[in-house]
Amino acid sequence: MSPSPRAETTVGAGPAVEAWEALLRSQVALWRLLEADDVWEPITPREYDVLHTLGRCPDGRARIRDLHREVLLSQPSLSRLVERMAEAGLVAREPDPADGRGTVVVLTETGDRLRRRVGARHAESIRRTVGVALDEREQQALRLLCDKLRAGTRT
Amino acid sequence: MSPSPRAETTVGAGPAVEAWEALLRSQVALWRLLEADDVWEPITPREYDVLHTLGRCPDGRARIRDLHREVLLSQPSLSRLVERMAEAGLVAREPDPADGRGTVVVLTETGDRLRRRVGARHAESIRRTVGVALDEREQQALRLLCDKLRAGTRT
DNA sequence: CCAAGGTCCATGCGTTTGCATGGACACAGG
DNA sequence: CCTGTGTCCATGCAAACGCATGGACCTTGG
Repeated sequence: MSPSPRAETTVGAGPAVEAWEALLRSQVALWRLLEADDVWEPITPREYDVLHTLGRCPDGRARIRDLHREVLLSQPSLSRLVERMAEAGLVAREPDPADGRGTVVVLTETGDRLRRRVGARHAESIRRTVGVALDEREQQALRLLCDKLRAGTRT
Repeated sequence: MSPSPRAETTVGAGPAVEAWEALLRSQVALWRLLEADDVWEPITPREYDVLHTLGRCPDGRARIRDLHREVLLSQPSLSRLVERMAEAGLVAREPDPADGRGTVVVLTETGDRLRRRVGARHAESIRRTVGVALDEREQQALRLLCDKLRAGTRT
């Protein structure tokens, strides 16, 4: 509303803020493209995220608590998402023998096949999209910086 | 479910996929910290996103269509979010004199004050979080890479 | 061994989201 | 001018979300 003094917080916010904002906006922009790409077919991106995360766990199994750390979703929402995926046969739920409170989510054969199929298409989609914007050296630099950022914030 | 051949799609997916995955995961991790930080007080992060985006527009006004490009939200959801924010007095909605279909969203005095107040706290939160993980040179490098990535994908 | 406190998951509930759609307007080509 | 096509925003509706909470189970200290 004021004619010009809007610049204060946006211009001189410092390199940390600018870095975060660039990170956020590039992630959002890229995500929209990847999400809109026709590679998900029988599942949603969020379901694939769960499958993908499970795929990186030993034996394709993980506690809900551990999935919750990776997937951007509240614990109740994740709980119900897993429930739906179990009904669809993508995962199975079994009690944790080592901890009576825990629920272990297991990738089924069907779920693993789907993970591979969608994963391959999705990866190709990523290569197309990221590949035109950054060369291989820049991709690696970006990866290093993001990994360092994530490691440094996990205090 | 297979004992070991799970590595295929995760290991050798290529630098582009690894870069995107690192970007995604660092963004999610950081976002959780920033979202959990007690700086939002009277509004939600998504509402702040709208205020912030409006703040960077000339005269603090923008079409819903333009907001939609920046904010990660479907058009109907954004439409209703703006509606709620208008009821709360943070923005005002008026028809676009230049385009009968359009709705212009205007930052009110109240909304702009709130934007500044939350923005300052949020920026401080970002500096704390990002600052401990990356030094200033790395922050700038990250910003450049992300900007280039976003520019390159906007084809 | 027991009590107190913490962790983990599931469920009730109100809110918000996305999809599909519709109405109003803009913008060409004939 | 006017008709067809495309754009922009709002709304009905079902699905999904987050918050608050509860019950079951671990864990620690006395």
